Amino acid sequence: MENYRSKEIENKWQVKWKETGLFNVCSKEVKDKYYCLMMFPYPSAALHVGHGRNYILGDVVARYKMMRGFNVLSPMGWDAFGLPAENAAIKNGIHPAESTRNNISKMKEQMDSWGVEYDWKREVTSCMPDYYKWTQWIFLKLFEKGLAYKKKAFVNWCPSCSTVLANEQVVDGGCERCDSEVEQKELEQWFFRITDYAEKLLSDMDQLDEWPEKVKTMQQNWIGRSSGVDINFPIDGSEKNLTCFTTRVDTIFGCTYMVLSVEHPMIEELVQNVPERDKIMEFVRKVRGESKITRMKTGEEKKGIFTGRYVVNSINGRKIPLWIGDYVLMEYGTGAVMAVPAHDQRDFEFAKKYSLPIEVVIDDPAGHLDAEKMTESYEKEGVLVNSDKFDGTKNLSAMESITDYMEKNKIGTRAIHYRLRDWLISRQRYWGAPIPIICCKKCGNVPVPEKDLPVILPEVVNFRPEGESPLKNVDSFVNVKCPSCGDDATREIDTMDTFVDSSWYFLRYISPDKDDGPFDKDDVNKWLPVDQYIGGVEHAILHLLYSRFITKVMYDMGQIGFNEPFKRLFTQGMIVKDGAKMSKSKGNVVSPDALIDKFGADTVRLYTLFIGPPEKDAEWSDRGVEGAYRFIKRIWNLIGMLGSAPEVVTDKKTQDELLIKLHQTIKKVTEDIDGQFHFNTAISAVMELVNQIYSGIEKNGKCLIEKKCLEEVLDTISLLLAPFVPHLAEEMNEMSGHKGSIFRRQWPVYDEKMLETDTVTVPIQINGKVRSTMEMPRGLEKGSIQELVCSDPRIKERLDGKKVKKWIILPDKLVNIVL
RNA sequence: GCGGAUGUGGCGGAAUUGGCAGACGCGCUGGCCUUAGGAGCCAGUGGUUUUACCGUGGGGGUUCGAAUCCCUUCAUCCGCACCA
Repeated sequence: MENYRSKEIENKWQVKWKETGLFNVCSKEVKDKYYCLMMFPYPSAALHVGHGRNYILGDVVARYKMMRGFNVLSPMGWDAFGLPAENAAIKNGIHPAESTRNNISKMKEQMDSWGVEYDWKREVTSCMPDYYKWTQWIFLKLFEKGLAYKKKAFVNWCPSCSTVLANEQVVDGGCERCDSEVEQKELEQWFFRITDYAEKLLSDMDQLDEWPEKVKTMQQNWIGRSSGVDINFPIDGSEKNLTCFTTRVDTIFGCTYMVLSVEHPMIEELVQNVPERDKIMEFVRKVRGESKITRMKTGEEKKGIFTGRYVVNSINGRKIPLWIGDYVLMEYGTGAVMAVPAHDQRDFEFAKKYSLPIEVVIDDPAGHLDAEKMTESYEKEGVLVNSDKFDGTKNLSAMESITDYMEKNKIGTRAIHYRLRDWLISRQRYWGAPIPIICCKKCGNVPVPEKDLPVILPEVVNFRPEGESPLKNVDSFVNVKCPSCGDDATREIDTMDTFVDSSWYFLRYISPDKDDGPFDKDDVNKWLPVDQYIGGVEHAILHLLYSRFITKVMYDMGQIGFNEPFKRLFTQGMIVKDGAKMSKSKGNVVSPDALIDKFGADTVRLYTLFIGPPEKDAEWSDRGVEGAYRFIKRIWNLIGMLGSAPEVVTDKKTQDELLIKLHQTIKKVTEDIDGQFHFNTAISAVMELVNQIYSGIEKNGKCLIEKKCLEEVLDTISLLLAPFVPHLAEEMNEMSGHKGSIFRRQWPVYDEKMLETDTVTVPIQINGKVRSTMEMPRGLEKGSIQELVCSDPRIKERLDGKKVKKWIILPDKLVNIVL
């Protein structure tokens, strides 16, 4: 028997899998289909073992499902547009297309070296015209439905990336990519009307019962639905109204002033004849110019200014002052809030600072509230006071009656507002899919006709960003005729957010070569939704929300027959080193290449899976890898023992026990994989089995187990480990005389009858503490058990002269004697 | 502030329908084999004042019995954050 040579074995099988097309599936064969999908990566130069975890997990699932008889689709592609390639290009002069191509081939090599296989015939690359043609097509479809629109708005601007960002891409007021402080800029930009789908995105989450709660909660919070009332406040000395949204209509009688956001569109009109006008506009301009970080600093004192105008609180006819404040958000609600200082802490602080009136309208049941003496707002429940005919009602029940009253008297209407805002998809950068719009002076924004797609991204030489898209300077790109009137026109020069590219790629895998449509409808309807989606939790909001949105739009347009793209979602944890995320700058990156070279891909895979529950973060340990290597060699040496025919002295008991263990292991491994991907415990179960084999082989080479039995056990082990260590399993499979791939064999099934021994070892407790264990026949009745236990000398001794209060007997499980 | 998660040996982690805490692996100790071992095999390995007691972040409770259930508290991590 030769030593274990990982390289030879692994190269051999990696080639074979490709030659035989193990992972290739035909879209038309949908019987027992299983769509296993990993989030497609951005092509970066070198992968580390943390990235590997994602691909290995998916590969395990795909291979396991194959052995369960499923027709498994496991594709891979590249989220290939985006900033890093472009930034690198600016730095080193290599065109993004070229560096992307290079990175893709490097990554493919790495995936191959891990033994991670895909149906490469379906590879999609989002920066290729045959792909982005259909990204542009999706844009056009949204435009047709009025779901893509251009508007001037205050948007998040990253000065370092020199582009706008979606709200989802702003983290703690900074750019998610480069951390620079995000500025507010008023620009005309393209948006997707995702807010139209807020309700569906929220309510359809009840279909997602196989998604992690955490991800669903994050999406719920992001969508942020709240229901309340839009209240109209007539402006004093004007015909117009201002509308406020509130979730606390019960406090309306305590509203003593109103505050507008500095971005509120009516400000200029309101203050035009006010003497303090210049001062007010100065304040507005100043706050508008502040960055999100400055404005969002909680704990920072709120700033405001009186407009000199008043509005009327229609419920009691009272005139209240109208203010402008830096803490009111234009994007949420109506950009105007009614202030109830007695019952809202923010309003309370603002009122104190600017000496605005405070009026109590909910009294504390624990003691009368006095507005003069309050040091903070009262936000708990209570009974309404100073609220006219609603006095004496509990505040919560008053909400309904006040709302009814308002609707009846046309003061306000029930309303639902969302935190979610429309998805800003334009980017002022080069390396993305051009937005397929032509701007005509006469016709406005004209969509590029479908037959003219794709709008090819030109090979620009200078893509250094200068505040506008680099495409601006490419005359041949910009100058076109209007498709509508034929006059001279210009192309939209912005490109699309890369999250648009990734919001539909899972559809393209089904028909990657189709050139007369984005996908084959019938096939897509048969293969989707995705049965298992695997990726990092960092996409909990962005990518997963956008993909759900695009899926719903396609569904409503009749393009597809399902309204949720991913049936089951698994978010894997990060692998950290020295307690920190692996990164070049920290110098704690663990490269798989050297490890695979030394120990082999199977070892790296096994260790990666053994490191801990895959949904949790884990600390990488090079020592641990050696342990995995040792285990593989232990198995390899067992195969050697079969060949070298050790002297066999069959011991029936040892052999029976081994077979029982074998079937218990099949059960455990199957359940661990099927359920929550507990690969770590599945592997430890096989380790236990292997240990038991070793203990059945005597040191001097004599074996207590028959060769035939050993062969059977080893064959089953190769099947059980096949998803984890596919190369070794294939080799074992071939050595034992099987023809063809092990992945075309059936997953082992356990025999229910083989799971149980005839006798059981039962712990005997006295007052809940284990004092002895006894072996007894399985299924013994309580009476006999008690008798048997009393005969145990160790127990007898302890019970001597004492009175037993109670016997707790769980047959086959446990005995507890209470004294 | 709100929401969510986690807390178990020297380390990664098992055990979650309440029922032998520490499976499995790493590390460590000892032994065998060896010219040698950073190879392999075997044995041991939670702590202590070891007939026994104590032990799952801390404190209380329910129970014959709690890592697991309840209350309370602390710590760490993640998400959202002036959302009206």
